[in-house]
Amino acid sequence: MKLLASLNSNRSVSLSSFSSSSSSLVSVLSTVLDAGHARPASPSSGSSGAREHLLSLIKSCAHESHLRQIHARILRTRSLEEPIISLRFLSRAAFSPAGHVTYAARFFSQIRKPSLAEFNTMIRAYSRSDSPEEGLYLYREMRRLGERTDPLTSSFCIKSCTKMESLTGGRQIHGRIVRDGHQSDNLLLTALMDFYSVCYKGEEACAVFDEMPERDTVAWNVLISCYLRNRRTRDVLAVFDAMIGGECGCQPDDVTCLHVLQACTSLNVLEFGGKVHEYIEERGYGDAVKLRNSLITMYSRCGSMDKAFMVFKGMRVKNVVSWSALISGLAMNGKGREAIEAYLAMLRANVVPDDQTFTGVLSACSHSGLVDEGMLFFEGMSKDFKRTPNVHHYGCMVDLLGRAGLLDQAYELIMSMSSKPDSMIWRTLLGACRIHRHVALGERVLWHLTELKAQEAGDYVLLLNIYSSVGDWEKVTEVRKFMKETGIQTTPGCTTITLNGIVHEFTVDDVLHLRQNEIYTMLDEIGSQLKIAGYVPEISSELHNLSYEEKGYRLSYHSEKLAIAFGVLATPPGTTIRLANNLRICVDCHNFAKVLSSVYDRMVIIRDRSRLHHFQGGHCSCNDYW
DNA sequence: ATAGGGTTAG
Repeated sequence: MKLLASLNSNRSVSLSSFSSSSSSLVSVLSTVLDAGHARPASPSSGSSGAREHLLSLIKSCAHESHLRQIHARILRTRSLEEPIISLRFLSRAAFSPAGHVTYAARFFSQIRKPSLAEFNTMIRAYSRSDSPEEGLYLYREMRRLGERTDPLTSSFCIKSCTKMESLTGGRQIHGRIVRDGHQSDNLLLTALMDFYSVCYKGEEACAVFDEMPERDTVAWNVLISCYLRNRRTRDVLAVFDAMIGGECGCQPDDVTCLHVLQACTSLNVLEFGGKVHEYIEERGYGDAVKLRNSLITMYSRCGSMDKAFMVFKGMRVKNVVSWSALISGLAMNGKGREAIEAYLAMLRANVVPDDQTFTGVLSACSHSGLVDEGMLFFEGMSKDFKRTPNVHHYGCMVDLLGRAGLLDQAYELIMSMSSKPDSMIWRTLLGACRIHRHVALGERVLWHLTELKAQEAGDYVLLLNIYSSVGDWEKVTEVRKFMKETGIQTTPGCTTITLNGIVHEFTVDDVLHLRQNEIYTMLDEIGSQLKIAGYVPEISSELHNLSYEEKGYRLSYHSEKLAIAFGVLATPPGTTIRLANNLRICVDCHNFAKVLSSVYDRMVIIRDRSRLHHFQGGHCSCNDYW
């Protein structure tokens, strides 16, 4: 950190570049500036005119070459000690579209005695750059020099810590804030909250929130984003209700809506999402592209593709995100052909696809079994669009090839990846091995997962499923024994169903719900009804068979079944049952929902990790994969 | 004195 040490004047750098890069705006303004500066009469007005010109010159510059030219101009015509000029320059340098932090730093180092404002601007620039730690160094330098700091200085430092996810650094700044007596500054506390939230310290974030003297919309927004990040999605809906109910002393704004829509998406609550949509229209946020895009995602991921499309159609300006949201929405809903149509329409509209567009297109192909098309797009993305495939793209391709039974090809693709394959990719292939009962490859994949030290209970269950599907019961017992001995923890499956804005959460063999007796009675009844209709429980593939043995339950239920039973119980006949599940729905629950949809004449929509399952009249939208 | 702060779509 030698920013303050040097007081050099490297004018030559700036001057030499002046002639080489030409910019009409800059040269015109420079001419005016020189003329104004040179005018002998009334020096005060002339110089203030020149100053205005210089300021507007700074304001209009976006490229580093412009900055250099202006830098030279500043050095030639005025002193660096005129703070407004240097401040504006610093801000511009740091926040121009290109974000020239290094340039700002060089300029900063030439200021002999930076003011508090100049320090702050420089720290702010660092906090948003790729080297936020430099901001903290500068802050320490300030304290070493005995410079005064204000809440702004701290808030930029907090921002740096947030970006670095440095818990200890942030805690230190927090301590300083308290010592400096700045703990009643609302904006500073909001930044601090966000910091704790990003570091997954939800409780500490909430503690800061509780201590805030007053809370504005942004503070509530940060609380909501904290809930989202820390898996308290259900509380997000409650906060939104409280806000529109006037209990928070402030109204939701566009950012609130973005957050709440995200919550609706992950909980699969179409109804609440619609409510947010209405609110958006009421508040006149109709033209906000981010909100529209978020609505497209919410509607499509809640299984309401027609509404998603209506929002899309109604947009005056559509960007890549809008198109990608539509494409991956169609993909999730099993409408692969239409997703490809949308992609082609996007190209016709001269919108350039990016990485996430390709993820959507490729997942559309894999969800709909369009092998040739998928291969074509995969090759095309590097050839025609110069994009290197990332892990997501490879993941889609492995899924596509694997489901189609081209297991060896999928394996080769993984081995050909330039980057190291992650556990997700191997897991995808393992899933395909289960579908196609490929024992040898399944074992090899599990070996790769063990290599990565990333094997989870679910992986062993998949392997177990492969063995049981070929009738190798010895191996099944062996794997079970291994799992039991090593005490591998299973990720608890969790299903939510939301009724009237209240989120009901179920886990395997849940005994926590108020209406548990009713639910279990209902499950028994549903079970016997479905049996008549030809439903056969597929216990061999079930993870909960373990708990069946261990806990001695007569029957063990996945959270999906519990939530479905509750849905049948708590909603009038004919109502669509919407669930969200954190894992991947199993074959048995899938069959269960399928038969139930026809016997009880209910539409059931389940969203799991990767896709949306529409069950209706005994069929599922992704029927062919089970 | 001058400028400057927190949350944000696929």
